Amino acid sequence: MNALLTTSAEENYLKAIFKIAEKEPGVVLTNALAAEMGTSAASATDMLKRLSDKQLVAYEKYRGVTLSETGNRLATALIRKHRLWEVFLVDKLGFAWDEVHDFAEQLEHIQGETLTERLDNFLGHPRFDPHGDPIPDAQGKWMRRTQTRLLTLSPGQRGIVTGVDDHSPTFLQYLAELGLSLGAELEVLERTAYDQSAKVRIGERETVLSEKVGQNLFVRII
Amino acid sequence: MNALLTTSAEENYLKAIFKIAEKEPGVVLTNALAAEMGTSAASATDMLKRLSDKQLVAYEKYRGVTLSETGNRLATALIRKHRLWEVFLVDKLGFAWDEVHDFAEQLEHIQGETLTERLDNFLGHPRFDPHGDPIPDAQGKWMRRTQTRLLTLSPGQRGIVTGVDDHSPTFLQYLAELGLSLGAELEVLERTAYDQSAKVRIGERETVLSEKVGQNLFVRII
DNA sequence: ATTTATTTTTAGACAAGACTAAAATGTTTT
DNA sequence: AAAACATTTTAGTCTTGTCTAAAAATAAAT
Ligand SMILES: [Mn+2]
Ligand SMILES: [Mn+2]
Ligand SMILES: [Mn+2]
Ligand SMILES: [Mn+2]
Repeated sequence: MNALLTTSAEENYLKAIFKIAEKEPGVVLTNALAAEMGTSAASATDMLKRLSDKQLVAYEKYRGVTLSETGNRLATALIRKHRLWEVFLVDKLGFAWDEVHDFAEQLEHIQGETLTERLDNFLGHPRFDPHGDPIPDAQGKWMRRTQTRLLTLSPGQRGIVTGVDDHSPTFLQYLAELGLSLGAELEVLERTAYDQSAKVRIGERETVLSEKVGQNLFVRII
Repeated sequence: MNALLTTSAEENYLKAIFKIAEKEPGVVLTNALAAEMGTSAASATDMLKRLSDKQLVAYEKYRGVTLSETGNRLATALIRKHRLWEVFLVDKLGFAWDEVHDFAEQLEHIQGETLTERLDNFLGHPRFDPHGDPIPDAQGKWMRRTQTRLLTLSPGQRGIVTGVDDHSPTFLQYLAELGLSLGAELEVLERTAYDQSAKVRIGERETVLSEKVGQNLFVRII
């Protein structure tokens, strides 16, 4: 169909816009974009003009930006590639879930439709990445799913770990040490009203998890 | 140890210098480098200055260039990565040997020592890529091997296909159609003095191969 | 040993992507 | 409604990597 040449930088910005709009639906502001990208607001403005020229975003000065249909398609494809590569790194190469993001950040920019689809096939068409995030299919369709923050569980309720909201290596490593990988089961035993910390049972072990952990850990209630 | 930041462009030039010097040992001239890279001589000169500043090459104006110890190490590591990824693409993703070069050209630039070594491990430490080219080990050591061009075989001699000198998709596809993949056995039945073409037997089939094919196909005599 | 031809380098331009500092616009407060 | 504050854009600069055209150096030919 059309070639649609995009640079890695453009792709990263598109993905950043997508991610911000995912959390906070609506228009994305320049400062938020610059913060997400770790660049200056001036650089973000420069890029927004470029993306607007290429019709990848709808951008109005001082008002903010949204992805165009094409921009959304590209961002989705990029996320698909990122997450498929993460699955590869964990499932096939044996990396831990806290080690793969930076590699995937590079691998997501490898060009070639057929590569992505063959990789997807090789991996058995996974629908979630190692952090529990959904992988859109080749048509860009997303899998919808009900997740609850651990924080909302009351004593007596049990859940299966389905994802994280904080992807930082330190958090991921901490969870791994606690035995809280994807699919792990846990039960809330007590909740302290004062600081929202919770005593939980993970297998045989009992631990106290802070509000911060409760906020950043997603479970499916069982 | 040391970080040694290099861009993809620098890496590609280093690899090009390595490849030219591999065929034609000695100093590499600017025009040859530009031709290999598909750029102008002016661009090659610019890059040579940059590589020289970074101590990756020994460069003397108008005289030519050679890789430094560090430059050689980087070029070798790049070739290692390129060929490991090619093995991955063929062995794991099921691509044909004529389809993988462009992908590997991108994948070779993915940064991260551990990734390369885990990939190598996942692939079972292959010593040759899908085209029969040797893969240097993690220390940069090359496997030496005796190969003969099919052209030098006399009638009655048999050989096993071990590699190609021409890596173009058209040649690789042609070989595949003939059943001449790596490891295939063939026997030279006749050779025409006039044009050096050869009648060969491949399994049950008999075919005539031109001098050009004889020149570009490597075998191990058995 | 000049002239001629080839190779290589320099000079000047350009695009992408980043920066800082200053100007402009938008939003809140008083 | 002004003033103060926050956000965003513009202006000017830098680096990388490319180009073309012109100048300089080297090599070949007469
Ligand atoms: Mn990730
Ligand atoms: Mn990226
Ligand atoms: Mn390359
Ligand atoms: Mn190869």
